[in-house]
Amino acid sequence: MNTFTEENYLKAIYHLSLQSSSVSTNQIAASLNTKAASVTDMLKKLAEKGLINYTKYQGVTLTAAGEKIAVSIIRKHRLWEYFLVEKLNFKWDEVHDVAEELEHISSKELVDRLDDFMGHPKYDPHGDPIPDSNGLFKTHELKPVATLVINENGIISGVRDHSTAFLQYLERMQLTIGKKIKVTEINDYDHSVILQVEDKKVHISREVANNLLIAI
Amino acid sequence: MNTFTEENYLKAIYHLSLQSSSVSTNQIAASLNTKAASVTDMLKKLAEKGLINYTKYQGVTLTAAGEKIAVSIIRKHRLWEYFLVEKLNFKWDEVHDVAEELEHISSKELVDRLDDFMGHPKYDPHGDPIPDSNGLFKTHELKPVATLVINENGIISGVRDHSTAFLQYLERMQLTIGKKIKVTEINDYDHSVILQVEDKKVHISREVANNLLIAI
DNA sequence: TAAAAAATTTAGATTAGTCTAAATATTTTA
DNA sequence: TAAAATATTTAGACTAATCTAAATTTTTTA
Ligand SMILES: [Mn+2]
Ligand SMILES: [Mn+2]
Ligand SMILES: [Mn+2]
Ligand SMILES: [Mn+2]
Repeated sequence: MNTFTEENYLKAIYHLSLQSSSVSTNQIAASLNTKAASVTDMLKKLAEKGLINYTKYQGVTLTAAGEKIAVSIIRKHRLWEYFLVEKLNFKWDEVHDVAEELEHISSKELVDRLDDFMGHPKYDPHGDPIPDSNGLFKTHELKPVATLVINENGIISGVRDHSTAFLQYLERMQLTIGKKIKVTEINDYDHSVILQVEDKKVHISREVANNLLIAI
Repeated sequence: MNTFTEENYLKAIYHLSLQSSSVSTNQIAASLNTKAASVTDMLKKLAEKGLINYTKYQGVTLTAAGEKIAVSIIRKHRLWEYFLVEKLNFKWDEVHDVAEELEHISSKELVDRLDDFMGHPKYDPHGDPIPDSNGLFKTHELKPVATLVINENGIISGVRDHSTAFLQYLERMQLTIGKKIKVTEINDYDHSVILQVEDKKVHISREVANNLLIAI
């Protein structure tokens, strides 16, 4: 099929495509911690295989075939993360690196049975949607807590930053997926926000409010 | 750590070491479907890393460090096979290839938690012992059904041939791990054997009797 | 709109793993 | 115990993925 490395490139291009329609060499290099020259080489190979549309100096988009592969990798990544948290009692901040390896296990039978075993979960531990066996999933509409006004409420449904540091911080503050929150105060000076979470008040910075997402 | 390929070499050397004390270049090449020249190159690298004892033309043995890695790969292989059969409802003849990939997932935390989740199984679906988290396991004593005499009985506890064809044949004959069998007849001419298995008689060839193992 | 800056590609190396063919060592056998 | 046969290693080449440095293209800016 495709190498481990090719799969990682396709996944990176897919994620970057959600931001901008066309993806640049440097964006890919940054996201994969590699050099632009290496990216150019790989882009030629992926174009050769019909997985991306590539014109020199013009950036790339995924073809339908490339997107299908990218989505299947993402399905595996998120299902494994769900498994690790729900069945093996990992914390939500501990699963990403292991899932980066598990997502490359090739058996489709395996991932489909894993999906059955867990009852077809719709979202991974970070609130990201899990594509079904046909690659279909809702791109759910989320917005940052920072966009709420006083007295607005919502349900925590995702994060924009997946770093261990951020996830651990949220865990400590009890700002986890599914929690109902209400904005009680917004600081004019630094745009920090005070939330009502269950029976407690939690004070978060503008940065945190930007990276914490609620369902619309 | 070590590459996927290095791990496969160590595992192959480990398995071959169970037969003969020292393992030859050609034996390794055959077991990994590669060429002797490639094996020589890898042996130099593994010796350099202190994982094998290698003297030109004299074959190799694992060092303690090499054996530790080999056993940890085998632990992962067998635990994943158990998981696939017991939790995901794979058949015992369908799990080996997937486990060949899963055994290279590096997280020790993952495999230890998987072990916990499944209640620390002692044997994999083919009857092979699963090393514990410290690499310890009983090398259980098994002997081929072919060594039994008339009226001797035993419990099916392992296989010498792990091929899909053989496992499917055994499944069809209901000769699966844990079944109690008794030798009722041995054919002088072709050494085929008739077994009593539960309420049925099963006729197996000498070859099958040699590859089907019972606890001593 | 021409020069400067930034982005991207090309050229040329490097490393891991593999191969074939040739050379060398070991083992078998007569 | 010296050929012959077999096993193993070496030599030299190839592919995938990576890198640095140089060349080229695109974009920005003055
Ligand atoms: Mn993740
Ligand atoms: Mn996730
Ligand atoms: Mn196996
Ligand atoms: Mn097994």
